[in-house]
Amino acid sequence: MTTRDPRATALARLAALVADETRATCLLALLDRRAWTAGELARHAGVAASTLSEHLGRLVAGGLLTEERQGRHRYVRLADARVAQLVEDLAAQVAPDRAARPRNLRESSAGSALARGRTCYDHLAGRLGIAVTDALTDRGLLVQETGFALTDAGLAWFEAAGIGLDRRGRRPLARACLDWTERRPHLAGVAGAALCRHALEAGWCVRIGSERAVKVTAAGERAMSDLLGVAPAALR
Amino acid sequence: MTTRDPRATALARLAALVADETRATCLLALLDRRAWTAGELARHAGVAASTLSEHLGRLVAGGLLTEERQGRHRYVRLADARVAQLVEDLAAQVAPDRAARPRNLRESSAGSALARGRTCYDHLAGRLGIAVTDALTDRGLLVQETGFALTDAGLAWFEAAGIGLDRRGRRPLARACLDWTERRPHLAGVAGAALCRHALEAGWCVRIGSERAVKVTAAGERAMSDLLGVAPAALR
DNA sequence: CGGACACTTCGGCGACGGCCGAAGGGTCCG
DNA sequence: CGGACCCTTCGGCCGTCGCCGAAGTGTCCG
Repeated sequence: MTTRDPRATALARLAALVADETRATCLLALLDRRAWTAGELARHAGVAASTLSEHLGRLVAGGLLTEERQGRHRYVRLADARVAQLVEDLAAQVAPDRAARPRNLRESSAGSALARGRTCYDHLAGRLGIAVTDALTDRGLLVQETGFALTDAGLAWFEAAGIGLDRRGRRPLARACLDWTERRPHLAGVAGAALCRHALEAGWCVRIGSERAVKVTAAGERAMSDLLGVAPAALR
Repeated sequence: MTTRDPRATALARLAALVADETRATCLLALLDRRAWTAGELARHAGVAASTLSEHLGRLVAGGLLTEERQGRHRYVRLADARVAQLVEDLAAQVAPDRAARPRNLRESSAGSALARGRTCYDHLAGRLGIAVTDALTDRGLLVQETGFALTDAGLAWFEAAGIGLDRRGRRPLARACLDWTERRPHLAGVAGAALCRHALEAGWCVRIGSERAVKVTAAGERAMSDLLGVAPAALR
């Protein structure tokens, strides 16, 4: 008899948190980086409030979610970018084939705003995210061929654009996140988050609806054309 | 009632494959990239052969493992580098704190060969993997500060060393893999695999025991010192 | 203060999954 | 050909987990 690898125990325990469809539904929903109330998630997942309460208890205890109680509401959100990355990675592993397939009219029109531009936890995704990532690459600010990293010119570009990059933490400056509508990597990590935050703060994009869909404004088209050479058509 | 996100179903199904301690034990063992027989895994995990047979059935059906039948043996291995990366990522997520802590004498001496150098699926890991990755970085062949990518000089270095890089597949050329003894990223991806293969073929390293531990040879010390400026002391 | 609301706890139910040993089939070897 | 070996299938057991509704706690608001 071999002694059990403690890593196996921990690995199984972590996976078990995701291995339930209701909890997986919650984790995917929480990728929008908003804080959801328990009731919202229960309605979203289609289960009773009591059921969802237990799920949240597990997810919080397992460190995947953090909670804030405000009055009679319990708000939860993904614990950190690391957890978001984990969920994204798992989702990308699992979804690699079903994308880019045209569905029926209602779904495709409902999904088109999301496909055009959205946030993926804290960075830009969808065609918008791809367009920005490609533009950075075309201009020599980002390399994708030999890995995934900002170049020196890329660092200078962020500096010149007034987008600060916090390089102290352990989080990687640039990281590839696989887009599940476009099936291609887009910029995540510190730089992806900073760019997304700047785009929203500077009015380049605005959120539409209560979803994580975002729309590029006229000012945003100008800014991205000027700073990155992104053709406005690539954003539509 | 909301219609269930099909991604949630697939996500939960994938996670469920890892969410069992016996299966997790198998997946971690298979990270050595060897093909194990069902019986070996059963003994390793400490369960009956019949039990393990069912686990293998699930893992194969789920696409995490591939099998080859030879005579009365059933050999299984991880399906591809993508699955290996998934397991590594999950394991890294779960183990980030317990490393670098000195344990009792028997464990630390038994583990020291593994900590010194080993393979992690198809690339070098342990202190050896870190030393090589750091040396590449110090010489400007690899950037880690702004992401993780080979530089042009790095591509030339591989070329000059006669280590071919297959750039056709979708697999990234360079990718960071978090080391669970060193808690630092080391080189994985196509370049990491090519380097590891070359090191073994050229006799820079030899496998020791039946484990995934590797030892640097005298010739390997010379080669790494000449080509990368790795001080031999860093490998011990 | 009372009622509406959000969430949690509890009991109970049903399903699923992991485990084993026994039995069976395929393969190798003497 | 016979026996050893490796694996798989099957039946049965048991524990865990997801689910619900009912009841309880705490909060907000009129």
